[in-house]
Amino acid sequence: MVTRKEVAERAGVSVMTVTRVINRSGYVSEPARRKVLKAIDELRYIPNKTAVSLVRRENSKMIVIILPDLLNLYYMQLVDCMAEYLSAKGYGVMLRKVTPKNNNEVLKELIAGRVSGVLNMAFYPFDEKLVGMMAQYGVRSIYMSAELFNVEIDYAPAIEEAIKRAAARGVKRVGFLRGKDFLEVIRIKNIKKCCEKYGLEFCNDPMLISDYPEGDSFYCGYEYTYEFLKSGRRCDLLFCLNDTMALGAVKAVSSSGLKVPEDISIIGFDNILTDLYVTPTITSISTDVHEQAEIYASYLCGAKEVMVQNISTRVYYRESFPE
Amino acid sequence: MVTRKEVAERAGVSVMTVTRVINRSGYVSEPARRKVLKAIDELRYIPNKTAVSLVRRENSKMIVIILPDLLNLYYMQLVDCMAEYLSAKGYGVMLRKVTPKNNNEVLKELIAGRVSGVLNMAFYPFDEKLVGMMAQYGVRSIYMSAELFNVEIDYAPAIEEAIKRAAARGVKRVGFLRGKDFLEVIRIKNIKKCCEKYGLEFCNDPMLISDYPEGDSFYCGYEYTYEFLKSGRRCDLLFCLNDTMALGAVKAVSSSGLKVPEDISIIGFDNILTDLYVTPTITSISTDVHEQAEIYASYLCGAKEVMVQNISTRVYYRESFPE
DNA sequence: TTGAAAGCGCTAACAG
DNA sequence: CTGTTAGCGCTTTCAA
Repeated sequence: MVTRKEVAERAGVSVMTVTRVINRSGYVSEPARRKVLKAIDELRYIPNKTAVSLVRRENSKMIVIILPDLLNLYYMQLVDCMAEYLSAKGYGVMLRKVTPKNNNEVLKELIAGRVSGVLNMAFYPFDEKLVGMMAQYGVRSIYMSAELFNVEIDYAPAIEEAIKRAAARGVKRVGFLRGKDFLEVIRIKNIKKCCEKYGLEFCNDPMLISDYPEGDSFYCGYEYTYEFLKSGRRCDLLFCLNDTMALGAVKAVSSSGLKVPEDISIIGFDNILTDLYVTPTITSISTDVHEQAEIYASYLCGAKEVMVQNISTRVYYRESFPE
Repeated sequence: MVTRKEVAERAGVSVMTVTRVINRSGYVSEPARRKVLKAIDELRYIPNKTAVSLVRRENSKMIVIILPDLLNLYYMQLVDCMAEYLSAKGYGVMLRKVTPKNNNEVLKELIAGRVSGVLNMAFYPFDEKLVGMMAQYGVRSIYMSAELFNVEIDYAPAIEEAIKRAAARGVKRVGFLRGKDFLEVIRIKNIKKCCEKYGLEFCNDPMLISDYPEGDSFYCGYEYTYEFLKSGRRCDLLFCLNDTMALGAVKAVSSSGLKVPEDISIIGFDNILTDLYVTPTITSISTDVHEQAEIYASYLCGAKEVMVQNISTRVYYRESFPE
């Protein structure tokens, strides 16, 4: 493996001169510089960043985004935006999928690899000890687990607006198709409260509790909605935990011989692009991805020291919601 | 930052003993081991993998998958499968988005980071020099650029089967909505040849050359198909470069007052999950993702030395193709 | 069983 | 302008 030393020898200078050329630091004479450049080219030398960050006691300029699910476009849209922002600041962005099982292990691995920052978009709870370790090893982090988070997405106003509007259009019963547990408890509360406020009935049926994320979103959306309707139960407006679930729900409604939005209105969360690809297009509640990405990114690459942000959302009205 | 030395001091042993405990190598007495473990726990020590791989002259056990587009579910499905396989072998998997601009730069960065392997799923051409460097620095790689690839996906048989079947159902004119250049030239040739063989007309209209990947897939699919149809041009079967493009094409067909598959049949590539989420469901040509993932993964983590694989595909018939 | 010394590829701090 | 020395956090060797 080619190292600085070999380059130095071939160029007939010392290692430091090579370093100076590579890092554009300090003075180096033009002839020396040229010899070094030539040697680098001939030897096809690429510096070892690993060694650099070791000696500089810096973490590698790498931000890792931890995801529970690579197939959810919402995450990808966010990552996409963040990548743009972060690469401009000289950071690389990488994705890492985790499961509830290897959750903590992966985090530890990332600390061991001394990355600069971690954005945890998986909602799996993880060792508080590890969180402390992140800080200790200079790994900045944003996490969104149930107990432990430093950023909160505020769905309340958007949910209220949607429900108010639905009430004005004659909606009576509201359902929420969700997963087993997790963060959505907050959303349930919001929906329930708004239903009371606007005199709607919140249909808290156990048939609307799917086994996401074990089952995949679309399957859960389809299957649970289908069974719900088949059993003769009804609601006029169905919130779905995420948009892919909403896609499944829409398909289930039409499989049941009903129509969206005439018979049932559907609202998803996250505003993924697929919402626009299908017929009817899907109404969705979500943050502004760009704004969210910028908040995350600027924190992760060290702009601000503290951070307990509240990120706002809005409703993107589309065909799955009555005019 | 806590290091082995501190752990050693606190445990009252030498650094080597700590190392032996951590790596489970060599002998260490039970009392010593317990003291070390205790110190590690109290200090919340996490070894620096960066230093380890430096001294061991090993690359970090990390496989990086380079993608042109994070929003294409096909890649994600593949990555998902690979991650499963690779993490079982002790490798981490990460994703990295590239653009035609930072293409080479990113690759260099990955070599500089001394990762174990790179799977290049971006079709952007890149420096042959860099490919040589990969080998030089022990970075295994699979690449699929136009001139330079060591794995080829064989679409020919599947394309032929679909065209044959289409011919039997009365299809006369075949189109292929594609991007500006890239690998798809092979697919064009295949389609053209099959059209000749089965007596169909290949409609090689410039209106079917979209500006993907600059424009996004869905937009290209919708817009170009719409304009094509609006201009009065017709074809009975339209291949689309990828499934998201096909989604756009389907929507454009119905916007134009036509029906899929009665008036136009649509076939995409890649068999993404979204194909099943929409109505009509999309017919698609693709590899078996699991098989492909396993081939890639087993090569990247060093199972075989050479590799010029040919990966087969099949047609997944769905509603967008006539019964 | 344990530790001391040397060195991985690189840089910071000094001297020349 | 250039080189020497020391040392980042760790492992390998060798000796105790």
